[in-house]
Order: sequence, then C-alpha cells, then structure tokens
Amino acid sequence: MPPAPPVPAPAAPAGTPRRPAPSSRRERTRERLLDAAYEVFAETGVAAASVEEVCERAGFTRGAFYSNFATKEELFSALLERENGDVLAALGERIDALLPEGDAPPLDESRLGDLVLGLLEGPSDLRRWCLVENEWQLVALRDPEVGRRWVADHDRFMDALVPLVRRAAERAGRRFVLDPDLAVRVVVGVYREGLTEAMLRGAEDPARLRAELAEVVRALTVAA
Amino acid sequence: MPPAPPVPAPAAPAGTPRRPAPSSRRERTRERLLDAAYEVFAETGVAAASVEEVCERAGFTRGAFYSNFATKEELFSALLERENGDVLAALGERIDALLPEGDAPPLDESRLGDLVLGLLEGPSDLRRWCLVENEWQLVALRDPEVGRRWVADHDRFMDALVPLVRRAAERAGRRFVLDPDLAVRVVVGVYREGLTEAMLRGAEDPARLRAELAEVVRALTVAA
DNA sequence: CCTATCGGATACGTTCCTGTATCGGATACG
DNA sequence: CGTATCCGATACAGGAACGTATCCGATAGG
Repeated sequence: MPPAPPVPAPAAPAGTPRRPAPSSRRERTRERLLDAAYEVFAETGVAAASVEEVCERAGFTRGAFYSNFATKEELFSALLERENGDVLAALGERIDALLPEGDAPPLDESRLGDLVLGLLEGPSDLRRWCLVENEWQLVALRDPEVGRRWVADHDRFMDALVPLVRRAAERAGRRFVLDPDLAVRVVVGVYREGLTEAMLRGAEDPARLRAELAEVVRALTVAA
Repeated sequence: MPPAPPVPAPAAPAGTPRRPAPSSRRERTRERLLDAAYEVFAETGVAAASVEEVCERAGFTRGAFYSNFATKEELFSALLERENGDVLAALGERIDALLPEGDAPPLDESRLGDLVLGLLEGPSDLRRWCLVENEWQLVALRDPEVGRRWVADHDRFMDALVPLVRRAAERAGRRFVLDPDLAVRVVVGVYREGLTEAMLRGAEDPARLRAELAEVVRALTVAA
C-alpha cells in the first residue's frame, strides 16, 4: 500500500478559519494532528482517547504522531497552547470591535447582557471548547505542573478581561458595587455555569443565558 | 494461597464516620469497593482508572468486582449515588443546625459568609469530592443518560438549598435583588469556582473565600 | 454437626494499545 | 536531473487490562 494519499485535509472541518494554513510539511501534519486531537479529546476525553484514534482521524498512522510528539500529554499541551492563543486573540479583536477607541454613544443598560455574551462567546464550537477546557481543569487539579500553567493562563485571561469590563461599565454609566476583579469572576462563573447547564439540559437557547447575565450585571452595579 | 485474609478494612480512611458498617458480607465488600473507587477515581480519574487498581486498593481481586458490578461505569454510578446521598443528608442536618425551628436571634450581616460556607461545606474530604464531582459533570456532558441524572440530582440539590437560603436571608433582614433561584446559583458558582481555584493555587486558606462569599451576598441583597 | 448456597479467588484467552526499529517515497537543493 | 535528507508508513514485540469460566472456602439453615 502506498503511503496513503495525503488526504486533502478534511476541508477544514467548519473550524479555524482564523489560522492561516502553515507551509512546511511538518507543520501541516502537526496542525492536522491537533485538529484531530481536538475532536477526539472532546468526544471521548483525553484519558480515554488512544493515540491510534487521533492518528486515524487525522488520516495518519502512529508513525506520524511519534515523529511529532513524544506522548499524548504533549499533544494535549500543544492543543491547549494553540486554542488558548486563538481564544485570547479573538478576545482582543472583540474588545476592539465592541469598544472602539473613540468615545461612542453610551451603552444602554439593557444591552449589557449582549455585551457580556459578545465578549465571552469566543470559540466557534462552544461545545468542544467547553469539554476540553473542563478536562484541562481536571488535569490541572491532578498535576501540579499543569496546574501552574492553568493558573498562568487564567490570570492572563482575567488581566485582559477585567479592565475591559470596567470600561464597558463606565461607558454604560454604571459602577460595580464589588471589587471589579471579583465581579468579573462572578460574571464569568455564571456564564460558564449557564453554558454547561444549557448543554446538559439540551437547551440550545442562549436567550435565557443572556437574560440571566444581564440581571446579574444589573444587580452587581449601580448608576455611577 | 488462601483467599486473601479479609484485610481488616483500612481503618475507615478518615472518612465516612457517617455510614454505619453494613452487616451482610456482600454489602461489606460492595462498600469497600466503593471506598477504593472513591480514592482511585479522585487520584487518576475514572477513565484512567483500571478495575484492577480499584480492586487491589480494596484488597480484593477482580473476581469480587465482577461479582458485584457489571462495569466500571456501574461502579461509578453507585459511588455517585452513595456520596450524593451523604451530601444531601449532611446538608439537611446542617440546615437544622444552622436554622433551628424556633426563631433564634437574627443573623448578623457580617456572618453571612460563614453561613454560606457552613451550608456548602459538605463532604469531609473536599478535594476528593471536588475532583469526582467535576469528573461526573464531564461524563454527564458526554453521555445523555448520565446527563439526565446529573440534571435530576442537581435540581434536587437546588430545591433543598433555595428555600433555605431565602429563610436565612430573611432572618438576616435582607432581600435578594435578583430572582432567588439565580442568586443561589451565583453564590454556589462563586463557591465552587473559588474552591477549585484555591486548590489550583495551593492556597488552603478558606478566609479569602469566606470574605468573597460575604461580599457577593452583600452585593446581591438589600436591607429588607 | 452437616450440607447447600453464596461469594470471592484463580486461571485462562482475547483484545487493544503502546513504543521502537526499519523502510521507502517525498521534498529540497545543487 | 540527481542526490541527500526528511518524514511518515510498516512491521514487530511487549504489556496491560478485560471478561469469563471454574474452583473452593465461608457462611447460613436445618
């Protein structure tokens, strides 16, 4: 059997229109392995996933994998690095889009929920990202090494988010009645919790979540 | 080799002083298998845990396991049932303890954080329970069957908690400025998040968490 | 005390996955 | 166009965990 026709890259499975296709051969296979890992890890979990399954999904054999990564954990780590980078980049873009430099018309209080959603709704495939992120957290809770990285990334995310939320609140003519840091954590927590609960209840309806977020933000702020 | 001396039950590993030791032989081994599963699942995760490891930890061979459970998933399910029952029972007891029938002296606002902690601080080994619960949620997100059970148990928990929190707030002379249901979810969310973050940051200090909870409760309520 | 049943131990065969060592086609470069 | 290097495919043990079939000591009932 000839070395398997290179499989014309599964037509970019409705994801990652953001990343430019890398040029070198090695990078391409790495990228395809990461794509496959993203799918498989989300479907079956990291621990239950076999290297074989990931390779098969990517259209490779294990030879390709062991030529690019030493272990499954290293693959997972690389995946997190890639996706986290994307999420932060997307967050930056959305910050610029939602709150442009020039002082635009002040925000309506009733649109705060939309604003929060607009900020947090990062990854294209929410379900996948939610699953992998939860898994990541669990791994971090067990492995101190991973734990440190989780903390670092989490801090980075918060550092990007908090000042933005303050600006948004100001522009909406509101002020948080809590430590802003804590307030952001509360809102993010509600968002995450609401998301997973929606997934579990099978409700694809984001309206409820938006309303709840708006209510929480309203409750945590007062007119400045 | 004689059928392995029954190993005098590992001296009840600092947990479950609550359950009375069951009498029949079968129940005892079941119980010991569940204890071991609790440990192993928390340490390595359900997926990564092998039936063998659990049996070994319990002082049995796989024969005992397959005589009591069909699959690892069934074992996990039984474990959840047992622990969830304990958590709910403990919650009920704490409700009675913290808010006895007769109208006691009204609560100080500043002690709300303690109250919340007192209510939520259920299981003796927080770390273990946190890990297993997270794992449970992940399994639920992937398996609709488990998902339904998660939702049911979650609702049951909330149904027990919400009226209590309302009473507590009343007795403290405060009123929620949100839908109480949502408010409780917010507080529980902050608690959970704070807990896992504390675990990840290695801070065993519950003072910070208590302060944050109190602040959130204060922000979400007004004097009645 | 004797016997029947139960429950856990033991001993298999099987399946799946891993990791390495080697081979051969593809790509880059002169 | 030819050659060297790279990189993924293939082949090969080895190991780990699974599930079952069977055995035998322990417990309960008479």
